[in-house]
Amino acid sequence: MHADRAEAVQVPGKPNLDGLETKWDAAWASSGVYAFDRTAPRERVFSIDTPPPTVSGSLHMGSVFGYVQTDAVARYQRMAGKAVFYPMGWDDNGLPTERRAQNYFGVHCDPSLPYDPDFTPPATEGIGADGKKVKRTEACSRRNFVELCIELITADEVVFEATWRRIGLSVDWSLLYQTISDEARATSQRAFLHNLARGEAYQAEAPTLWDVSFATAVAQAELEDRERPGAYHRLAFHRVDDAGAVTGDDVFIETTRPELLAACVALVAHPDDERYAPLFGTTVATPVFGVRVPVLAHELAEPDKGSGIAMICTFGDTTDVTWWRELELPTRAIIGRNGRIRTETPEWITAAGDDAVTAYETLAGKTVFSAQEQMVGLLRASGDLIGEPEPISHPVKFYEKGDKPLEIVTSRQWYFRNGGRDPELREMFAKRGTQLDWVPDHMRHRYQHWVDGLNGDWLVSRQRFFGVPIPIWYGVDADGEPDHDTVLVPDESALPVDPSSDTPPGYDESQRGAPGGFVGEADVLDTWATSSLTPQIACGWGRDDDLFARTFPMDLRPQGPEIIRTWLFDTIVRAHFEHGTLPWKRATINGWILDPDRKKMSKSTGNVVTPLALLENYGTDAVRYWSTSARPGTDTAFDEGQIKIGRRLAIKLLNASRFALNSGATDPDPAHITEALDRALVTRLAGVVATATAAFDAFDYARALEVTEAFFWDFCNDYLELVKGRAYGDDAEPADATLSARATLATALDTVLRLFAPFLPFVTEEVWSWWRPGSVHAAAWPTGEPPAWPTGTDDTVLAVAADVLGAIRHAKSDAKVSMKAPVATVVFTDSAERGAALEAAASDVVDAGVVTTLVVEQSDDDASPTAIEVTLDQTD
RNA sequence: GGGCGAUUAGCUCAGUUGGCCAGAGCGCUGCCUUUACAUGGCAGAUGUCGGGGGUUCGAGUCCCUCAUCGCCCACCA
Repeated sequence: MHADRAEAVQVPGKPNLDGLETKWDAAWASSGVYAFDRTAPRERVFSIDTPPPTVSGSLHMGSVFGYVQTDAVARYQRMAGKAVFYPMGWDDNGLPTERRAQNYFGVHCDPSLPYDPDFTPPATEGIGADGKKVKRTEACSRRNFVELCIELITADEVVFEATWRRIGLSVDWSLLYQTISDEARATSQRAFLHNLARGEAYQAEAPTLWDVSFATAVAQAELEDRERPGAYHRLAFHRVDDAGAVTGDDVFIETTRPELLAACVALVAHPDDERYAPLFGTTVATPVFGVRVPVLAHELAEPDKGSGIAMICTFGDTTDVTWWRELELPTRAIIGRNGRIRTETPEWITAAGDDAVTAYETLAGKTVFSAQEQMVGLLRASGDLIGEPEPISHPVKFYEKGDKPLEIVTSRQWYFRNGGRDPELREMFAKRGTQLDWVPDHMRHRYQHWVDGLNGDWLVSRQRFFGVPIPIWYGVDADGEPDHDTVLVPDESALPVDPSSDTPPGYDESQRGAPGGFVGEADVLDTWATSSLTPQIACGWGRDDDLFARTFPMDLRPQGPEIIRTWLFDTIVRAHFEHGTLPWKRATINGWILDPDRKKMSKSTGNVVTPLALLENYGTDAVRYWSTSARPGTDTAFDEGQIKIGRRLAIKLLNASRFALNSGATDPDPAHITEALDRALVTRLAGVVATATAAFDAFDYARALEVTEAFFWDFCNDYLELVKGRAYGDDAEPADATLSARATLATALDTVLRLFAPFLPFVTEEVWSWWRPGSVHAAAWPTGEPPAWPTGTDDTVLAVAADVLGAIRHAKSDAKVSMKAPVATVVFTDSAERGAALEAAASDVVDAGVVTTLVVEQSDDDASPTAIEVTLDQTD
């Protein structure tokens, strides 16, 4: 080994993977290899709209899977010369944090309370007057509540960041953002105000899907169906003659929600349904209450469902809403926002007579469940329940985070236009979907399908507390009533604002709620209304114009398939309104992780594998290997075996590198690569580089990994064995052949480390540090193109040499002898070309196979197959 | 009911624009302590490419159809 290089090369005696994560994470943090170059012009920037994970303190397998795949792409882009803008964000705005703060501090928010700067949360448990332990919870203002939420998550986020650093993401942690930060709230409010000014945000009094336990409105995108038991109840409605008297003829309907009978506004059947055609336009009386309702026709009524005629209530389901709107029916709501039957008797019941009032009063204040029992009792008593309820199982709409079925209530809410009520706008958003590059391409159908199925605008107001406040106030009229048509807006320079504690321009706090004064909007924005602005938040829109110009529209949005309808679509909506562009060029959609039974891993099914133990046991690189083995967008079964393979690969990399470097392979100078076998190896490597590069350019990191890995194992098994002897040359005066082997080993090692760097950042960096300057992650992606490497050869020499070596091993394996066992003769019969190729590597083959005599014969016929006869030396 | 995807060795998966005997790894079997690695190495066996049609000289690959699984959507009285 050259003395001048011996100092530069420091190979540990027995390298291992332990501790590499801690060592290199700290080194990268201090050296700033992943820092974004703010001077880079837009065309050299690659910007990534990272999904901000919900801060929970724990890490899920699915997160590791998706983020690592994106990180591999980010690392490739960086090595390929891009200034990678790769921020991380924490999604700490919203319901999960709100719930945790309530439990942790024992508080709940009352937005009507004034801010108390000295507020301290109560002890969460105390001793009550009766001497028993009680859970304490105390009300506080919204601003106090938000302060407590922020206090809680700030502590959590320190731990969370440490956890995330373990998976080796090459994010620039200095760009970390929080969706509840002042900057994010200001961005969200600014965008809202712009939407308001342009008419893209509006308020409306409308039937709204309502979660009774959270007491908040929910949007179409947050719904999910759950199969629930129910029962068909067959009810008799009574026909009424022109004079208004009950005739004795009955009409039978079937319903799963008899408790809504008091909210019935009409019956409806299909216009072509001959059974009911004579009834259209007539009036019937509801059972028990005797409320007069019309019988109407509408094509949404399905003749073969139930009895073919349905009662319309305000509101039992979304079909009722459609009928109510299209048939211009009155609103007769009986369910309050608390999910109970309204206590005051409605006027249409009062108008129906004393019996109706008496009946209603037995329902008033009951929950939906008890009201149903009571109503069934009433119907049974009046003889209007026909037969017994028939149990069924049917899908019921739920808020995805809720545990009670949704009700539909009428309320004043804020909406963003999204094409759900405007065919032209819908067409525009469909077009945006076609302009986006999708990886994999078929994911575009999911977007298209969602846009096609939109049936209303985006409901963005939420009756929650920890979120971005809707930044407006309403005027209060002379009678002290809020006038929702008088909307007061803040100055943009004042953002973020909280209307419950800040005042609108031109007013002071004494005017809050006073006649002629103002009242703050109590609602907050849906978390998606803020998350849909992650490109604007991360890129510094309205805050740092220079940064924004260098990074927006972004290059990449990586995310899961389940939030195409929410995060992806909503982000496109906001960017379209605000900037008239797509928010990014391309979206990569990752697949699911399935458990071995092919079920999606999720918390609710309890089949989650926690990644932390895997990271501990096998090392981060091993887990990353498994994650990046999965094709983009492809669901993958969790397979611990694959992680073990990753660990083996990382260890192999350590050992092969150690061997190559200890053989003197430190100078990759291509001028020394003169031997045919070596040139063949380099030629093959150039092919691998080309394939891996093309794969990465198509965002197919898995293929890049696959070809690199295949090359590396062949390299270890064949090439390394073949050149072992030659590389161990005389160090004082190395022969050209020795120099050639060493230069080739160095070239291959140098290149393989770069090729693996996006996947196995820790072990590649470790090996790189033994002999190369700087960080492998700041090194250039290999090109493998002339003039750097020798050309004019193909890899036939390597292929033939590997074939012969394989045949020799085969013979030894069959004979059950050591691979060190000597071989008397090898007779190789093949074409002239392959024969010549073997001759060129003859000494290496003879050396590696311990062969005494190697004979090369030319076959008569070029088409005849290769024949390799191996005769073992029997003397010992 | 609609849309999208999947179905290849016991298991997990590759198979790029249709082209010679269909591949990898794991697992399995046998052998080898070989001075980079026993956290190893070498070798071996294993497939009606979900079923059925069709196009083609030729189909795992293209078309039709059926089945199963998964995800998403739907106005679920």
